[in-house]
Amino acid sequence: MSIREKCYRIICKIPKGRVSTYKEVAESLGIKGYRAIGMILKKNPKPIEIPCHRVVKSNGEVGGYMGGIERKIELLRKEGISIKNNKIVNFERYFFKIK
DNA sequence: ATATTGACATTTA
DNA sequence: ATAAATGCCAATA
Repeated sequence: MSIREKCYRIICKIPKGRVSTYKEVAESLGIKGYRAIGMILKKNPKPIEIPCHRVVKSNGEVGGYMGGIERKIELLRKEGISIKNNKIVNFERYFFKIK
């Protein structure tokens, strides 16, 4: 299987209302290039089935989103996560440690 | 807080 | 098939 498939699998493990970081995902995949994750998610084959909006940057910033950052923020808010100036409020509280 | 450098799968030419 | 460019980043010279 490709890194890409693993990537999706990992992301799908993130429970609703929780978020994780690109770094975490990358390490869970066994790679160190967290940017590769961004590429994979950008060309996301199934943007609806894959909750890529639950993956954010390590410092709590939302990062980007292929469908528009605003969209991502809204999705996260619907899951009970507050966002302020593109940054998650109480980020550590929602952080989901993979593995 | 800004700039620079590092790291890597995927995409595009 | 090969090389160069891209990106939802992270750590720090």
